[in-house]
Amino acid sequence: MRVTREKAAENRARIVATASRLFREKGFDGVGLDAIMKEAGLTHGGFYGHFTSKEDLAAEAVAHALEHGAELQSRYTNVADFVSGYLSKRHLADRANGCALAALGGDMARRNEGVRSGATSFVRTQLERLAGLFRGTAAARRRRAITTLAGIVGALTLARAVEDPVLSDEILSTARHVFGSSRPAA
Amino acid sequence: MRVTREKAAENRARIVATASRLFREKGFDGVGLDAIMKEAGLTHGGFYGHFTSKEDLAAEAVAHALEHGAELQSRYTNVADFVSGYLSKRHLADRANGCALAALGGDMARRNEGVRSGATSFVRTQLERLAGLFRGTAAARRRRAITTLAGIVGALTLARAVEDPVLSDEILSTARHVFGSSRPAA
DNA sequence: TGTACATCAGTGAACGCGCGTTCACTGATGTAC
DNA sequence: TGTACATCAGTGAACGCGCGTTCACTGATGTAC
Repeated sequence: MRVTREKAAENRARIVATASRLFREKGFDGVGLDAIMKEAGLTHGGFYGHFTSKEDLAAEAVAHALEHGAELQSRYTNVADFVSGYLSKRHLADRANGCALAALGGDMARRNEGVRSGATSFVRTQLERLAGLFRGTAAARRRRAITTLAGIVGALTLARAVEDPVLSDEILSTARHVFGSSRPAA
Repeated sequence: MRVTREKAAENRARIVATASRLFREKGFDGVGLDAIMKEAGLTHGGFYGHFTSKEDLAAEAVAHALEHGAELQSRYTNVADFVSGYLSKRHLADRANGCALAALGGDMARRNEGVRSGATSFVRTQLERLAGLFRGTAAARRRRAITTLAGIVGALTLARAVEDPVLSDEILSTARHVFGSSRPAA
């Protein structure tokens, strides 16, 4: 069943997008190629026509998720809105379509170079963009960007790890106020 | 080869401690029972005499790691020292013996009730202890405790995910200054 | 533009390995007398 | 305190399943004439 080159490219893109979602939802080791290909509407045998290994796909999937995140962030023109969106109940619940750093952060450190270099450039981009939303000297803005990113990633991670929804909410709303405020963090 | 009841209890404790380290280092799915039992000096067949499943062990291992972390934190009498220790190069590199929230944080949200309830009570304990190190009204101290914990967990996660040691260092030292300062975060 | 053939995206079955789990067995410990 | 037996912590092999990877095959696409 050969397929149009265009169609094949679409299939490949769909595999990456699907993997990106499933990895964030269930973790790298929580989904098999079987499940990914099935969800992408293909059979798993065709996988190696597009990628050399699962790890290869992981790198592309992370890059995809991070690009999406960077694109989302670039829409915000002030910190409060960005932080509110990031620390929203919606983001808390929707791991599959949310920030890859929060969903896979701990795991990324254990992955291969492909995944990690994607994460590195994403963090860099986010920090630069975030810094642009603050006022003050370049150094001060950079500092605030770093603490804000760390703060919201950490808050979301904690809020998700905790099983008590009340505590979860408290963490999110507190972080939302503090990290989203225009008052400097230090 | 039956063994003293005392020895058996020691063995069990050693399995938990070993698993706790290996899970943090390689992730829950990154180590097999085989490797854990071997490192604990036993054969893997004996595992089910002590635990009902790998997931059961995971819950105990996380609890163990978190207790250790809480104990460590309780030694500090001021925030700056605690934050400095948490965001040290040593902690960055030594995932196996470090904070379980940073090492397994993202994964915990996907685990069973045993693991998650351990994480929940740990977060609660840490927040209460941290709050005790700040000044001001109860609400203000609570707020600072939350943002500080989120900030340092996030900073360590980012610093570990990133592959460039310079960026990694920048994140750690910035977060060390800001979250460890006695100036309120907002 | 139509025909003939080569290409190759996707299929579906199979392979092999790792890993969680089970089990019959061993021999030292614990206990009853 | 000593002996006989029951218990049971740990052993090592085996099972079975999931999953990453491979491969022969199919049939539609792309290309050469």
